[in-house]
Amino acid sequence: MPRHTGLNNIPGLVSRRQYPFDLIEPRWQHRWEEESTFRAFNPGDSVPADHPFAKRHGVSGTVTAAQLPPKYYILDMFPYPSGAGLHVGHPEGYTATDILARWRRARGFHVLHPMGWDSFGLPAEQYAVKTGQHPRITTQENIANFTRQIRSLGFSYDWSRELATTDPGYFRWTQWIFLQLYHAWFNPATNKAEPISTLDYPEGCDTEEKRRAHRDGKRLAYVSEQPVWWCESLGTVLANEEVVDGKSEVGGFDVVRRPMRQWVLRITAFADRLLADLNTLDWSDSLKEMQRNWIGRSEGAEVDFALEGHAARIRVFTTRPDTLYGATYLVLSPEHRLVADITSAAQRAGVLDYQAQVASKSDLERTELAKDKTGVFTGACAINPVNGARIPIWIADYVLASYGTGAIMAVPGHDTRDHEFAQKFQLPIVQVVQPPEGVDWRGFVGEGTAIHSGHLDGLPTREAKQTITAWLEGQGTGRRTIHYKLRDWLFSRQRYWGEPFPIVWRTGADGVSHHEALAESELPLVPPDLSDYKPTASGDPPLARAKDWVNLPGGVVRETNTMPQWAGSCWYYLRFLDARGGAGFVSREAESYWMNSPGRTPGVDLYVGGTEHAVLHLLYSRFWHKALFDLGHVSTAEPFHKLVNQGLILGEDSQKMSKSRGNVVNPDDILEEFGADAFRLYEMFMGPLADTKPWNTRGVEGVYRFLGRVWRLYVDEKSEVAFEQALAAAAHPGTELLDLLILHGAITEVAAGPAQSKALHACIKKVSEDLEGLRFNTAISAMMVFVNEANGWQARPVSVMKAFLQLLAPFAPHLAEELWSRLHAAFGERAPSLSHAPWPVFDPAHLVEDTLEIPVQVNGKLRGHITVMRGTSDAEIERQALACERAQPWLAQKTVKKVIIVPNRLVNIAVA
RNA sequence: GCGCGUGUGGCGGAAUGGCAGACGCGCCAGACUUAGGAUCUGGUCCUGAAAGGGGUGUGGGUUCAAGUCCCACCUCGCGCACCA
Repeated sequence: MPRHTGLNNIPGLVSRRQYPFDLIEPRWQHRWEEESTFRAFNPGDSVPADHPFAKRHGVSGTVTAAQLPPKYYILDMFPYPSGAGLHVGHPEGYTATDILARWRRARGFHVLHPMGWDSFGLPAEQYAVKTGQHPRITTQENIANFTRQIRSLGFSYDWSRELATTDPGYFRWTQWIFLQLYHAWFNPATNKAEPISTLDYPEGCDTEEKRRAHRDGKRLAYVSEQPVWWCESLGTVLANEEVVDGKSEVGGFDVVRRPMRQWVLRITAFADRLLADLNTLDWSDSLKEMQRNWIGRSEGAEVDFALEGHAARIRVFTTRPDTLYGATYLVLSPEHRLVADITSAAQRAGVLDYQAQVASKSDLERTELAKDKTGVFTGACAINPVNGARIPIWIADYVLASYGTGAIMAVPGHDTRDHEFAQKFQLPIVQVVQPPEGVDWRGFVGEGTAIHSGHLDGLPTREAKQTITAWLEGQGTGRRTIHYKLRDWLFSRQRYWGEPFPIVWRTGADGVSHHEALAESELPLVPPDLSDYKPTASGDPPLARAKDWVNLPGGVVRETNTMPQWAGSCWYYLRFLDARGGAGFVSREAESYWMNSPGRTPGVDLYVGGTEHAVLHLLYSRFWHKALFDLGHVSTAEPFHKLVNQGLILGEDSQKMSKSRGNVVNPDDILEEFGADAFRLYEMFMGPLADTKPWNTRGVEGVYRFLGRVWRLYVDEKSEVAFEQALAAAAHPGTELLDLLILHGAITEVAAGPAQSKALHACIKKVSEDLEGLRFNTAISAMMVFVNEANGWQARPVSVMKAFLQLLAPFAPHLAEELWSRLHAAFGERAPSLSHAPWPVFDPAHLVEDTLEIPVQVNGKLRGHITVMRGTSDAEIERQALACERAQPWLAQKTVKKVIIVPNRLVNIAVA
């Protein structure tokens, strides 16, 4: 793609810029930094008397929560600082939140708008494996580059709260939170996490070893030997959420199921609350739905089937206990532990063969070949508890070992999968639900009326479920159950560049090794430096190479796994509240002010980021937050009240941007040529924030020209020529050249005329409303309309011109600040800080028109217009409409049936 | 397959049930200019000489009035995907 570099490409010619953004933007960025313009103050902080916040709100010195204006916490999903640098997709959300942060400040809110770095992660580690360079160095370099790029966009972050998850001062508290989870258990009676000390021990726990085993089995952070996703290429295990279509989400490498000893967090204990509390959040329906799907709550019953000739019973899970009479066979997953016991001698060979077949299939194959059902008969039979029917037991891979009980009762009459299977293997299909009139019962899976079902006959599905479940409970052969798709969170990784677990392993007197937590005073536990970052030959994590670090006196060894990248991002929004505090992960006072101010939105007011975190980060964060809430460390049940996903930005070819397609747009190039304000404006002008939309550099030129028109509205043309000549002559052009520019002569202290006030107030109204609704594109269009009109004004009242800059400021803050200060200077005033200036007040009186032009329709088609005075009676409007000359051809020879008058808007004459 | 979303000029996109296409890009014409890829002005849904007619994925419906509401279908996108 040719770069639109304009005159820059032609040797000997200096680029003619629309306006000198290259001098203006650094000037204001420097000023904001120097002044700490965007610093947010915690209760207890001292507010300098000369800070614009102090002047605006009349507070200074040490402030209390009550003295501070209403809080507004607006948060971006912090980035992983990759080596590739910023992508045009990053600044989309960041620009949106910056505009809103600046707007909230103008409206008098006390805005917290921080930025930081999610800096643990695989790329820096892979680079270390290749080059031996410590990931810390790589990470520092990348952070420096990201910082430069983000700062050059002029975002109003409070940089004093900047954090990085890789900073020991930060991950000390990530480890501390892990210890809180480790030292807690979930009490089902209270439905809350509680300190492990409240745990009761069952009878028989008479030794410390038994008590420990019981305790360790109940912790929110526990160790489990279980089949996990192992990725050979990445050299680590992955969480369920990190595996997509049988491949690693990162890199797309093969993964295999392998039993390993791992740290796991008990997120499933919170499944119900994670689900229920979604209803309290202002998130998009689709996002909530994704979380609901992932949690996958399903209500049903477990039913125990007795076996013919065996003492064991087979427990199945079903959401349709009402169809129990229609269960004509059972299916176990091929991995079910009873398969070996029940298989008859005659079927043994076939069963073993099938099991081997299934085991060799990857999960991908198993799901891709889902269409064609396979399975084999075990030779065993079960007894249907409801009617004593003898039904065969099969194994088939359409039943998953990992869900429910790993076994089902098959109801081929009313389940699509069972129906397919039964047809293929000629198993009996019976009807037990009567569908609505005219619907075939075969394969009918909806709700209906029970039939051929003994005492359930005639009951609607819902009641039949209740009745049969109660009956099963009475018989002791079943019970109401809720199952979740959500699995506990696999929390350990075989990596170097992550938080080490604050855990050691000690071998007890019984020879059994057990884990123990480090004391909080031993945090942070910093990973040792290595010369080789690869896992060991025996498959141990890289940390195992640091023998001095791992081995402690008395045969005690450190845990060598590390935490996943999600750990650091689980709670960063809390650390921002008190980023430098050393007394705790967050101070109680800061937490309660920013997250739980009386009368304010609880939690983060607005959180903006990509959909890719819909189930990972957002679910994990909510889980940690709830655990911290239960344990009394935070004061709200949910972290993020309102959440908005920005849409993807595609390349100019409407394809996903990627290096291989060569359609990646680098923000640095755009900034170089058009400046930060134009870049910001364009990203917001492209379309609705949440939509996917293609990049178009021509579009940037459009908004850039708009900013040029704004500039020329305020700056004298002749002085611009002088400025440009000086600029061309200067060896090292500096900001002092800007002094050559003078204000446009048309800007004077005259009173605004009615048309001018109308233009301004229409703009104030539209921009204000659109910002409230996050409609940045239409807000910008309203400002363009204003500028197009103001261009034609002979006199430009300074009051109007000032107010417009305030509207523009959130979007194009550098240009607005520059013109704002010039405007004040030209009239001998000291400019108050634009960043803290009160938002212009909309006055509807300016929009009222004395005369109205009203369209006249005949039978809904536009035929003409009439001009009437405001307040004209309906009768008079009707008279004039009927007399409307342009409409006469459609009214002649017709009978007027009805005249509809929409006040001030329209007249429609219905004729026949 | 299920769930959610989307469909409007050459393009990005606007339109509390009330004048479809705001604003921007592109394109056309003009002005200023040695010059224009700068700037300014005007034009730009289709058809038609005009009057007019047609037009928001398709088909139906509600309404004085439908891009907008209802029903059915189609398209594309996203998510889930044998979850019992």
